Amino acid sequence: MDKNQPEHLKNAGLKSTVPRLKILGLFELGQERHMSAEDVYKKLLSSGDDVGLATVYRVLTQFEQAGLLVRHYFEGGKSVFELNQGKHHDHIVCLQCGHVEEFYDAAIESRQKKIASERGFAVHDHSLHIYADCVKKQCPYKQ
Amino acid sequence: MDKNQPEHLKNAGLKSTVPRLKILGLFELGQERHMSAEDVYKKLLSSGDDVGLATVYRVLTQFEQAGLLVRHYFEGGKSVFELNQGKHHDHIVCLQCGHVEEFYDAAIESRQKKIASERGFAVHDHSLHIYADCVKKQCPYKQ
DNA sequence: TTGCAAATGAGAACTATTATCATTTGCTTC
DNA sequence: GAAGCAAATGATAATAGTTCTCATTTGCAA
Repeated sequence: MDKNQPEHLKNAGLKSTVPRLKILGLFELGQERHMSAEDVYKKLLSSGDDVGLATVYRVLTQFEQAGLLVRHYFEGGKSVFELNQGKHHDHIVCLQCGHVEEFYDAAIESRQKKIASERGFAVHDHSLHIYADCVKKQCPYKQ
Repeated sequence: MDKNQPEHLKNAGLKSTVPRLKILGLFELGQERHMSAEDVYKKLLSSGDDVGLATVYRVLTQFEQAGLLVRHYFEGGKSVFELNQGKHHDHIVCLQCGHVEEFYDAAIESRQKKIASERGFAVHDHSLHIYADCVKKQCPYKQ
C-alpha cells in the first residue's frame, strides 16, 4: 500500500479514510487523468468498492479545496477533475469521442494577463477550452 | 414597434409569436447583453409579460440554433446567452458581481489555431473565460 | 477500549434544464 | 373576415447533476 497517500490527506487536514484513499488512488494510479464524479463512482462500484455517490461528490470537492485536484467545467455543465500537478494547462476536447488533451502556451497566458490588467481586472483563474475534432488521432467513437 | 424583428424570425424559419418577440426584444433593446434563461424569465415576469419558463428555454435554444443568439457556458454550470453580432469574442467574468466583459485578441486566436492543428485537431469552437475581480471598476456587489 | 468528532451512506431535496401533452395561437386558404 | 391545422405555448412531470440531512459508522487520540 502507498504510504504516500495518507500524508497528502493529512497535509490537507483530512482524515485518512477508506473512501478518500480509494478515490485518491484512482487519480494517482488509474489510467484516466480526467474523471467526473460519476466516472469515479462507477469505477469504484465496478471494482467492488462500496462508496456512496454523495461521498464521491463530497470528497472530490474537498480534494479540490485542498488543492489535491483541479476541477474543470466543460460545455453542457459537466465538470471533471484531475490531479493537481502544479502545472497549469488548458484543454482541447474532442467533440467526437470526448478525449481531452492538455496544452500550455506561454504566449496565450501572457496575453491574457495583459488583457485583464489593461481592463482593470485582477485575474484569479481562467479556462480555455478548444472544442475540436480529432483529425489524425484515432477516435474510439468514430469507426 | 420594430418591423425588423419578425424578419429575423422568419429568416430563421420561426413563426413570429408574442413570446419570441418579447424575448428577442429583451436582447435587442434591453440593457443587459448577457442573460441566462432564468434572467430572461424574471425580466419578462417583472414587466408583466406572462411567458412560461419552458417557453423561455425552448425559445433561447431555438434562437441559438438559428444563430440569433450565442450561448456561453460559465463555471458552475450556468449558461448565458447574448445577441450574435457576428464578431467572435471571449469573456472576462467578475467573480464578485458576475459582470461580464468582452474582449478579442487576435494573437490568442491565432495561437489557438496553431496549437490545435499541430496536434491534429480541427477546431470547431473554443471558449476562453478569464475569472477575475474588478479592480478599478465599480462592482455593485461589493460595497 | 472507550469516547467523540469527523466521515459516511441512503435517500430527500435542490437547481437547471428538457419532455409531455392538452390548449391556444399564427398563418393560409377560402 | 372565418375555418382549419400545424406550430407554439404553458403547466407540470421528468431528468441529470449535485448538494443537503441525518442516523449510523469510523478513525484516531486519550
